[in-house]
Amino acid sequence: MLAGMKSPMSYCTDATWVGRSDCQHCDIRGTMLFSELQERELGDLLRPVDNLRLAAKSSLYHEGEVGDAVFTVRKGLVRLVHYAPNGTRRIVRLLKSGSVIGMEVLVNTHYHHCAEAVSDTDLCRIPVEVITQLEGRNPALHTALMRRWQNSLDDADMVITQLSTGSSHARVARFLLLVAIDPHRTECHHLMREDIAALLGLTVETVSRVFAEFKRNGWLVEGADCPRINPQALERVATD
Amino acid sequence: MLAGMKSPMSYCTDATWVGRSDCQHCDIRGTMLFSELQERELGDLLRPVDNLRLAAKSSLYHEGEVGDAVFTVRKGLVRLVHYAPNGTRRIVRLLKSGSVIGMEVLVNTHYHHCAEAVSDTDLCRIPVEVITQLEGRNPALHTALMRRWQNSLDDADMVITQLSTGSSHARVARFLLLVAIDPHRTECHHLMREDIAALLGLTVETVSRVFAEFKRNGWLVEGADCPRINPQALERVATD
DNA sequence: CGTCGCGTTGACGTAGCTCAACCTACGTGG
DNA sequence: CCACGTAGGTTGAGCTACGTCAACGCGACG
Repeated sequence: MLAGMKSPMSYCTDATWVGRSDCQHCDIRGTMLFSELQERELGDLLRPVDNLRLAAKSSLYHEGEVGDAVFTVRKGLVRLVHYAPNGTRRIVRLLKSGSVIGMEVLVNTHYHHCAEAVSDTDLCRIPVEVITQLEGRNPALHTALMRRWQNSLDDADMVITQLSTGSSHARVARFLLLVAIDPHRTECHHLMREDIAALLGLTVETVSRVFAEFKRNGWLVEGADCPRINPQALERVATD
Repeated sequence: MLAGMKSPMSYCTDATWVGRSDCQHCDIRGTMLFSELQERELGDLLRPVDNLRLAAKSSLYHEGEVGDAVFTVRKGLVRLVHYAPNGTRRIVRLLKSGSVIGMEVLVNTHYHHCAEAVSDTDLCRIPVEVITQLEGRNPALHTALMRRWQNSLDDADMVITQLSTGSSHARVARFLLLVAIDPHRTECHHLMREDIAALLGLTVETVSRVFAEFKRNGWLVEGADCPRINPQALERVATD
């Protein structure tokens, strides 16, 4: 970023370092991990928090890799992937902006999945030691951490109950409703068919066919930017 | 239990109260939530921890119910169930002895699933206030709580990657290996076909047929006590 | 221009669902 | 004691939703 300021990116292959984080003026401060903390506490300890950019399809870390940092998604979309020995690829869950990734290293030594960017993604890299230090003096962080863990758990349960259950039509409909961006659920994130299939436990062809059908019915329009949906219609399909 | 000692079980319908917990001498103390705490800290604050017994098929709490306690499984097996509006029943995960149930009330007000006993189960009921009080003065509990949360998350991920993916044969094989009791994975918990189906996202008939086939192959014996399996053979089936 | 990545569509096979009959073990009430 | 109902499991026959394989389309890019 600045001349003479060396990027400390030895720890991460694909991401590019774009500076130190200014957590106090983060544009999504209200939803971030440290949102409960006071201004001055932030200023003191968040110096070693890096700001990263991860290009679509590049990976942040791999399953089984040793790690000493958690990440928060500032912008974009990240997928957690599990590759089975037989080659099966299953997306475990998607992380939207505000989500925390890799919390397992707070408890374990290694990451449990492969984290890959679906779209171009901005992240904060928070070293584990920053969290453990802050944790010692600030009880509010415990609550924040617990909340994040519960969020991940809720996401996982959603994948089980909504995205791995029922007909292909129901799953795709639920998927589209879940990856909605705005509160009215009219525009959604864009994912490749292959990713959708890996998330829903279906094949690319089946997903493609269901998408085609939804489009024929006018429930879905795939423009240049992002897919737009009719949430009411899809809600009906989702419940059967 | 003792005459004149009234059971404080107004909060729970199906479980029966069987006394206060003696956490210091708990037979599974090493694996329990408070295993990191010192003896004297336990003695002080764990008075309001109840010891419960839950008969097979009765439920501990329901989805959406407001709650103010988490539970740990001492003996037996508990299922977390999600009932979809259309009647679909999906088991989200199974809790073996040592697991913590209902941690969402540490962060939220209500439970996120229905918790039901698969077999006769012994539980400890730990009020949320006990945890929040202990948390204030004992940092070791944070670690313990995080570890439990991560355990739940790992369990959830297991359901996604192992039990909701692949052929019916692979799923059933992986299921049998996962519900093994002993380290050699030769004997497993017993579940009704209906529960297995709800956990694997299959139908009772399919599960029954796969079981029959495994038995014909000699990979599985269902005795009076608990099913016994050939882990090597099932491992082979599990990976495809 | 050819290649590559991604998506679509068709033809066909099959794994798993559905519906139905039936069986055994077990409990309950006359 | 038997008669009956019920809960859980098994098995078969047929259907269909989804997977598989293959061809093709189309834009991006070198």
